[in-house]
Amino acid sequence: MNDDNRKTAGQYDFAAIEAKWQNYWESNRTFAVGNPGDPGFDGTKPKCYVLDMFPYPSGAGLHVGHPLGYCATDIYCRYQRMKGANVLHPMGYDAFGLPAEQYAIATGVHPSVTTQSNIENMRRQLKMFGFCYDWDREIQTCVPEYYGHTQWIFLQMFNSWYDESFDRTDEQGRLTHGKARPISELQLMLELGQIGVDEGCGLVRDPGNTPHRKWEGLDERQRRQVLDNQRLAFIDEVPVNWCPALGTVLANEEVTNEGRSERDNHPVFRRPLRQWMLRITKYADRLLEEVNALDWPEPIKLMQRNWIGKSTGADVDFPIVSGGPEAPTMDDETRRRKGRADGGFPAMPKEYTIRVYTTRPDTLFGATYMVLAPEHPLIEKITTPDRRIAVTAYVKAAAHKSELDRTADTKEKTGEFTGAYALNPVNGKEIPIWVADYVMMGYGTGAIMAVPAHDSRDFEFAKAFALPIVAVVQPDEGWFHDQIQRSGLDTAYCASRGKPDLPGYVMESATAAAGTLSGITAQNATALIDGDTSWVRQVAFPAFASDPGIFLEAFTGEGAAMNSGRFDGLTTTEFKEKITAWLVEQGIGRAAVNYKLHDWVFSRQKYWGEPIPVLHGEDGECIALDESELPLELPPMEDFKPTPAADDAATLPEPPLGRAKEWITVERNGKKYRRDLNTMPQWAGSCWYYLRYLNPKEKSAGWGMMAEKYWMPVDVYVGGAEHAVLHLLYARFWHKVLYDLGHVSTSEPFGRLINQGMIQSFAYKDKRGALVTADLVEETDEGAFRHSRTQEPLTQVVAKMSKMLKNVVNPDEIIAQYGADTFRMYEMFMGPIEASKPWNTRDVPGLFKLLNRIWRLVVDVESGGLSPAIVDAEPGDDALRILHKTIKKVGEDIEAFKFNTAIAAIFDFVNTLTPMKQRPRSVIEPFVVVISPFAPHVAEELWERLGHTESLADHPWPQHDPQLARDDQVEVAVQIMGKVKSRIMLPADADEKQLEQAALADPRIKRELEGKTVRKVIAVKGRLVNIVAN
RNA sequence: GCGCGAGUGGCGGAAUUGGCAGACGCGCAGGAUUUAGGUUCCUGUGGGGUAACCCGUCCCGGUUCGACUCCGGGCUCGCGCACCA
Repeated sequence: MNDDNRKTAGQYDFAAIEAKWQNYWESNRTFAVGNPGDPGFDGTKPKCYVLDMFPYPSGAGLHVGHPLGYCATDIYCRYQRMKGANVLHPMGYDAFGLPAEQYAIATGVHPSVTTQSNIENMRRQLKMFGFCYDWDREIQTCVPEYYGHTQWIFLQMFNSWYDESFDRTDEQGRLTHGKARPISELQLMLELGQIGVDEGCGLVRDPGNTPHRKWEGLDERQRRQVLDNQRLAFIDEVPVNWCPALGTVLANEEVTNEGRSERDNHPVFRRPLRQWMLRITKYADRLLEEVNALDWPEPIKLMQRNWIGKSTGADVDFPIVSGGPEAPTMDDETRRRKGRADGGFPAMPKEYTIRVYTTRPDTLFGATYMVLAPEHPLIEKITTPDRRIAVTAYVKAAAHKSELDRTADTKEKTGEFTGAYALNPVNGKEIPIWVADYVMMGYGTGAIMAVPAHDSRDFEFAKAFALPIVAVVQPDEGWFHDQIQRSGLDTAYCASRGKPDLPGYVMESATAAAGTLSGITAQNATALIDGDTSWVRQVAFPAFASDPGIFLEAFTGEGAAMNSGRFDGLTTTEFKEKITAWLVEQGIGRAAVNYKLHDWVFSRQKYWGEPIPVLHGEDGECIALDESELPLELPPMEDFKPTPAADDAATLPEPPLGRAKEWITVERNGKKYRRDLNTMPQWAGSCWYYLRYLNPKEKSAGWGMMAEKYWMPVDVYVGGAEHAVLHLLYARFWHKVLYDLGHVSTSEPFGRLINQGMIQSFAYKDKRGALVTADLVEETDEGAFRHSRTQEPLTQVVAKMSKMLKNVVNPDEIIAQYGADTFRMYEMFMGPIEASKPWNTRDVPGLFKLLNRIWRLVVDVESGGLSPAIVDAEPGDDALRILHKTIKKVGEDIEAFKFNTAIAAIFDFVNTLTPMKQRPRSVIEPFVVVISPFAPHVAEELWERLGHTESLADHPWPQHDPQLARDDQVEVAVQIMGKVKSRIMLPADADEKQLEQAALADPRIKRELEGKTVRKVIAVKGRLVNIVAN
């Protein structure tokens, strides 16, 4: 704290200094940077584009977590500038979003008004930190000048299709499959007959060899359907989170684990609705492949891979042979089979066929039943009359649960038998078809073949419903050991099968598989059950082969095939290959790839977002607005409420835009059209904002090619890990589309990615473990904590900052008390940037003290003039060495984003210089330059007081002399048997031999070695000597 | 349940990636300056022991001349995904 009762002329007056230099930077436009082609722009300098994830302008303003990343990039940018780079470092606001709309519904204040005042507050806060943003490039996503271009990108997608057979090789020689192309090119190829059309209005890529329909033969409507089916932005009916009370669909992350809305806890239903979709799945492979080469934290890359969730396996068709009045007979099946072998695997499953996706086609012989997801369309058709009531009730109940509800893993497996049977295509066995909610409609085909012996979910289900379990993969011996020793056997299962005598049943099962001559006895079965693994080979193996259900877990690993006819003995990999080839040959299966990633549901029934720039005709025609009609502005409205609806899944969404009557209706070429009533999700604006910064004021385009070529890709991108998947995946997807269409020159937008950790806060727990709000905690003299009312002792723990715990720290207050430079230094000194760590206001004065000490190194506090210790004399060796060490360490640490240790080095310098009577100018000046990225205001002020007139912002970073940056004498530890016994001073460049000699000559070591024989000496240059002796 | 990350003094954290554990800061203790408090400056500060020494990086085991670091097993906390066939 500044000392009020002894204010002197030369005090470190941070408030005045910070105001002065922020003013200076702003009026001199110090940090404005041009683009190639602009007057005065030096395009020969290296470029450095440093990007912060822009904030949502919330009413609460910045909290202390935001500036963590911003301080880091600010330091990095200032350093890069000093190293001679053109630095692009912009800031803006992700300004569309639900909170402003909810506030508008509650108060009637238009979202744009709230948003603008929030932005003003946030800008004020950002400016008080003294960040080196180029404020001329500030953007916000919610103004037409911005979102018009967001709409333009949407139209690019609407007017494109994905040509999967377009191969190309990039500059690095990598082959990429597939490319987005203008839909007009598809139309041309269709007209020319290079591409045909199948019955489902899909494309036929080799019309020469495949039966197909011709473009000329299609009517207007069909042609439209063919093209609409291919667009990257398209309308489809998909299951979404529909919240009738809020009148909108919700993103998965807006739905709680209880299947209710995050906001206000309304019920949410999974139901199919017609929605705008973006075809991100077409990019799944490229997004997956290209993540590998990115300079991103490995966990983030892994999260992206998991989210995409690629798996390989096979699609297999199971014919239905009984169930429902029109179910095929076995005779039909024989004919069908023949037709299949001749005609091949159809693109879409035929009637009365269940298509499944499996990653383990090698377990087909173990498929003993099938399961359909409750939403599966075949259920209605195949359920037999006697099962209908139960099945219908089950399906209905499942529809009322959210997906998350259904997937709660504590839950027992449930399901119903449909009464129908399918034929296992590999062994001709009839297997029952069940419906169960452990199968999801949203993944694969919504139907599975169940292999209970080798899939844990099927295993549980089969045990619960007494379905047969057939082993087809031989586990390794280790698995049996593990099962027997760790888990034991399933007594309950055996009892439920009428075999309460466990050893007896094990013996019986084993004998059934191994034969009567194998000598399996009740004694060795009992020994095995008791954990004696010597009986694994003789008893456990055959028992498993006969009934895997006696174990508590399914064997899901790989191994040799068994019970699989002519495939027996093959390894899993070989089996997969052979069976897939056989399935293809027979026309009943094919190799297949699946992704967890779904196409992106892109519409929201909300007001405060980008309107979707298309028009709907009465006959289902959907036409894009012309580029010249953009931006399509939001209509002015006063009431933003969704139409109130009952908590009823059957109600349809009525977006607020539906009430903007004049806006909705459009006439074009004498035909009446209706505007789209949806808006885009909040992600849209942030998918390309890094491009808008390049030419933020350009009207005719979102960005310019010259600037794009120079600045892109982003060199360093810093933000919270909460955007690890969605934002970064969506932005990469948009970027790749733009790349395919030739609008950007790189296939990836972001280079090095750094995730800042969360700033947490301390919280206090009482004996019962209940959290106590921070205002009720006091510290005792011993540094312990207690409840201020009850005096009960409390323990300090780390928790999230929350209003509830009253432990939120406001940056405005800290800056008012200590200044921005102290705040910046403190946040950077707290720990590694990626780590989450607790804010501790008690530590802040330490950094304030540091700045005061630096201040006094230069300024005489009494007079306000330069300190008399500042001299023009030659520096001594100590001063010179600490200076060059500091320059080296700080520079390296900034490049590695290790600001905490950089500041530790600054402390070291100050600790060394403080006691010196003389502080040579040639040491102090470079030091002031070195601290300037961290504490720019103080640095500029000191620099000026040292007699300079130019801002430090453009001052070159000092060079360090490698000779001076290291000590010439070093302390070397001497160990005997790994324990330090002595330390000796040696020249830093002493070699191993010299180290050894010096160590053995040391008197203390000599004494220790008396009576011992030296066996070996290990010497490490500049570090230690270890003597092995006994 | 699966995956990822972390666990080091009273607290935040450091350790050139296998080489002196605890840099730097906070806090605490002592001293100097001061009428006093504060500020500033200096000294000390992992634990035990009078000491020589011993013990210490979540726990158990291993590899190594040498392990916070590598390997095997376990515990705790945080994050992500969550019946993905």
